[in-house]
Amino acid sequence: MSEAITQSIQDYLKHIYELNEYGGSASTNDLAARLNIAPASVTGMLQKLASTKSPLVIYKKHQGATLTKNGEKAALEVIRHHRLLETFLVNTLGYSWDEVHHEADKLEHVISEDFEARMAEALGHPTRDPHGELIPTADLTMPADESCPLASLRTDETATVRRVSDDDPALLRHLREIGVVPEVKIVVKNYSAFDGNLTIKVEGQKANIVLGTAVTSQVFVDK
Amino acid sequence: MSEAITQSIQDYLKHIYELNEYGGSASTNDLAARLNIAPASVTGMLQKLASTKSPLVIYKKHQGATLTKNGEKAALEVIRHHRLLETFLVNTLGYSWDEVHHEADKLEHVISEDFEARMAEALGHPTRDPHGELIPTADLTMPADESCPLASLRTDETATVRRVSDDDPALLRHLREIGVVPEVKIVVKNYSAFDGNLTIKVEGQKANIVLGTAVTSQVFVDK
DNA sequence: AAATAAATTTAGTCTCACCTAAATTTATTT
DNA sequence: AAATAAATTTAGGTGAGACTAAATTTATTT
Ligand SMILES: [Mn+2]
Ligand SMILES: [Mn+2]
Ligand SMILES: [Mn+2]
Ligand SMILES: [Mn+2]
Repeated sequence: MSEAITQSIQDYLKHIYELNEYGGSASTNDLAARLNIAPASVTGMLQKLASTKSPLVIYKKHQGATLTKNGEKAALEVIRHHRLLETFLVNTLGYSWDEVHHEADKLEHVISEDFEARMAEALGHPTRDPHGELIPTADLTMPADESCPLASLRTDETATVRRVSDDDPALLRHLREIGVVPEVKIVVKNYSAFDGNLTIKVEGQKANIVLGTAVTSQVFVDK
Repeated sequence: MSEAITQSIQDYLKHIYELNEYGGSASTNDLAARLNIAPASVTGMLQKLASTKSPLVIYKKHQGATLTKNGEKAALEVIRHHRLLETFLVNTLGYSWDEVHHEADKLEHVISEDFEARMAEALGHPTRDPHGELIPTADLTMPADESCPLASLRTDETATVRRVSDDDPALLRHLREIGVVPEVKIVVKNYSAFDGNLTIKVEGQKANIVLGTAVTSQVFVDK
């Protein structure tokens, strides 16, 4: 009778995983912000998750949270569900890429392993979701990602868009509009040291476009 | 800020609706059995559901529960989700008809109205699910059903299978095996007054088969 | 019409996952 | 090194939705 991994816990694990990808451990406040939960509540949950026989989380007071091997597997399971669902919604039900995140956020906790397998099969075992994000494999390994923020490019550099953040529908609609989507090639025409603005030429688009850091920090490219 | 219709409440409403279809009001014990919840807990929930400003349920002590107009709409919403999902899982993801009920029972509470609409569209607005059960319309009306239990037929009567109960996977596999599926024609060869057994000939099958009431009470036909 | 059985309700608890307010600890300035 | 600010934890609740045990009401027998 190992502790059940509730929907709530799945959300904690998923967000701890994503925060861990950036800097080291996930802080109470960052988690609280992402989960839309009071920091005090996060502390409570982290204490609980770290104090079972085989814990999902490693947590030391004032030092944030990290995942154990088990916790990471559970997180990758949820992330695989999420990204396969997004792909399925776009490919099979005709959703646009700005509509799928919210729906996937609910469904990811509810589908069976059978449903996951059938989706993967029907989609031809995709490796990336509609936003270019990598889909963990069926055995729960996260493929390596080499991409870097568009914001880190400078004048005359050339790159291929690999993925974009998927949680802001307005941003996604804008990116679609200007043609900044995965696999598209771009060239940086100018970098402004003041505001961090990048002027870029997007493959297949006539005019150059100027993007602020609010955009360029959310788009990831391979040089 | 009208009271939220939680997943729990949706399940209560769905089962009250289904029990109301048979006899009059849904008893505490019947609901408890269907929901796998202690009778005392059901009493508590019914009291709560019946005591809001615009209640979903009509409940009088010791007399079971009935749905209000609002309660019925909410129930039909869930049932529409359930049956569209079952159809979708079979038609689009290749599930067999004995596997879908459990999956749909979880998904029905989670999908959006947009998801519902896209499924209906993709499926060509079906009127029945894989078990032949009627799908409530988009404006939440339940079409009339004329079918009667196979158990009520007698020797020499002829009928068309319309629908079968969908909650017992073993029964569904057996029915598939013997060819008793929606739209198939059957003839009653013999009725045994003792045990209620029916001997029937199924269209397209070589040999006659004998069915007990455990089966014939779960299969519904049009004469 | 009692007696018994079955169904239902009441009363009192429990767990989960949140919350707010106050205290504490750590980090950043001056 | 204080002082201040920010992050985090502790303490004490809450509400939803379940449970068990006991009391009550209704239904069925004899
Ligand atoms: Mn997403
Ligand atoms: Mn995505
Ligand atoms: Mn079903
Ligand atoms: Mn069905």
